[in-house]
Amino acid sequence: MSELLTIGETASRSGVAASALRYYEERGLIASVRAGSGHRRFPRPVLRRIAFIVFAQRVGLTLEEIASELGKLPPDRAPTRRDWSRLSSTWTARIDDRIAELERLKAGLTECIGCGCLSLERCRLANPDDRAARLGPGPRYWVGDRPVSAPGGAGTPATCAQESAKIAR
Amino acid sequence: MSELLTIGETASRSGVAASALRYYEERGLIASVRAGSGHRRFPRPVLRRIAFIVFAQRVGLTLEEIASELGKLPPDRAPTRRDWSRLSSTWTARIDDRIAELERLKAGLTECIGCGCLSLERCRLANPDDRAARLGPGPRYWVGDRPVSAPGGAGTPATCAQESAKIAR
DNA sequence: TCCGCAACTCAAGCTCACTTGAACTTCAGC
DNA sequence: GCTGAAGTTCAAGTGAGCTTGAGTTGCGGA
Repeated sequence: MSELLTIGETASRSGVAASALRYYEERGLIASVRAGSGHRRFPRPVLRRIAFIVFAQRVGLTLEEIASELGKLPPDRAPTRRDWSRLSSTWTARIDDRIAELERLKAGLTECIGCGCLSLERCRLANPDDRAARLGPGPRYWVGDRPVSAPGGAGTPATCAQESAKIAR
Repeated sequence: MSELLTIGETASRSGVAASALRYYEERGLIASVRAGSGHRRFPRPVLRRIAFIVFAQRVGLTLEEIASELGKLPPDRAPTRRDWSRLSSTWTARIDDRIAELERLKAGLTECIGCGCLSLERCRLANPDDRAARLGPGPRYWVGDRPVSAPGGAGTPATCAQESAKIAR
């Protein structure tokens, strides 16, 4: 196995389709050198970069965000483990936010839907925010929101009784 | 406030844009009666239906899935609280799956990325499945995966040392 | 030399969940 | 009666993250 991989080798080793790799290169996420024929040759360390991309996507980052993260890696030398782990260190809070919303949704299954309240206006469970609430067209990704402080509520959802009264009015 | 709401009233009460409501109606998620003029009139109970839709979207269901869920409601009478809660009762497992993946990803931040292993082929952390791995083009949503049983691994990710050796080969 | 696979570029297509725009009608208030 | 806001339909656009197809060239083995 040589130092340089063809796009096919890179694809099969990373599990990412060749077309996706070309797309990543076009977006500046990865780089290749070209053989005389014009064919791409990926240096082996690109595999770790691809792995990072896939991982970051699962965490919920967009390719744009991932590109900016990758831009923080040292350009002059091969990234160390420390470099990689520094990149991902900020994600923990993000993941925790997601988990927190999922827990809220789960609680809402019994509390809000179960009781029939289901208010959209104040019940935090269904209060889009973050990327899900971004303006413009396009699909709304499932994402976590952050607690909205409501007057008198201090972040606590209104009671189901209150909400039922409101929505039924 | 009358029994029937205009699309504008429905939109402002639900927080969902009028264009989205038309789209939902087109998809069969909600229904309206028409005034003589051709204007939509939504019966008040549609608000609860819309709330359910928004909630279910946050949980991660597609509109198609939501439509099929709504199809389970009794057609002959107004749904009770019990009807609503029965619909959502299956979601708990789904949410739990998500939470579980997030926890795995979080652990991977220190274990896999931290140590530099980052294998795509066997490390479960970055093993797309479910909706994220659906065939065809289109955006890949962030979703949870399920443990993949690997030979000899029985669902346990290979060690970082093994993976490092593999990816570097 | 020939075959067949792999790679190349570039444009277009695809999904999802909507939004936007055009061209027109209806309703409410003065 | 007039005006402006709100409603209608239908077609086309949007954004993310790719894939697919067309048409061409390169590489490796028999």
